[in-house]
Amino acid sequence: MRRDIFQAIADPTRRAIITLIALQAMTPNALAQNFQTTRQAISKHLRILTECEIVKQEQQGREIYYSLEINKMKEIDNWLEQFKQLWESRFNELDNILGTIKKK
Amino acid sequence: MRRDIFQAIADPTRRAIITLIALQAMTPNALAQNFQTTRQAISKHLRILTECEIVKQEQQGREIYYSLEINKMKEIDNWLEQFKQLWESRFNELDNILGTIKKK
DNA sequence: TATATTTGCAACCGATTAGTTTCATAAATA
DNA sequence: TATTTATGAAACTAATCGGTTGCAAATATA
Repeated sequence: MRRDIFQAIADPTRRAIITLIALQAMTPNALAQNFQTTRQAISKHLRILTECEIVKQEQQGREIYYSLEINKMKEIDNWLEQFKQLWESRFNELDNILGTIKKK
Repeated sequence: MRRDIFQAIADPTRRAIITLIALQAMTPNALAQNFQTTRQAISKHLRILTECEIVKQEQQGREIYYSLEINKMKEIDNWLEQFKQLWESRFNELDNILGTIKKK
């Protein structure tokens, strides 16, 4: 299917899942209770997140706990790096100041 | 169409467009020369990026120069903020150390 | 052992996606 | 004025997406 992390976080439900399991590992059942979809739909999202290695599983009896592979999230930050210089530059701040003056 | 920035950057061609125009404003024609698709396809991507306000246009005669709305990129960084504490924490560093030991 | 619970997977469906080809409009140029 | 150039929009297509229902496998519990 050739999925990458950018495609993974494109879906709002998957972003919500990521946020939830960032705090604590959760089972598909527990996750599904936070959404208005079927458990199977959440399961599908988890499969995609697993394929992208954003998520890791830990079996415990018949339950499977999913948790965030935090290092994977850095990849997004790495891509953003190229733009940070631009938005943190003094030129950009100057733009903002000029924009504010224009509005007045 | 209700598109957001996460959907916008999900497509690799759009990410490449964003990177290209981050350095300098470019016309659709000039942009298309960097890809193996038609100019019209690039035009469609530019429309999506415009709808998401990631891109701004400046008409110059019959040419239209597209450039990056850098502040919009911050929105991605804002979302990432919630995970930065996790990957920068000492607990995480400890995880890495333990992981390294395990491998040996 | 029989039953209930937790889960993943396959098959299907309607909507969306990224691409193409074709065409119309506007501006520059001969 | 006629032609070329730059662009966006419309119509179409194959592939993918997010969701559903139904089912099978594995584990826990009665």
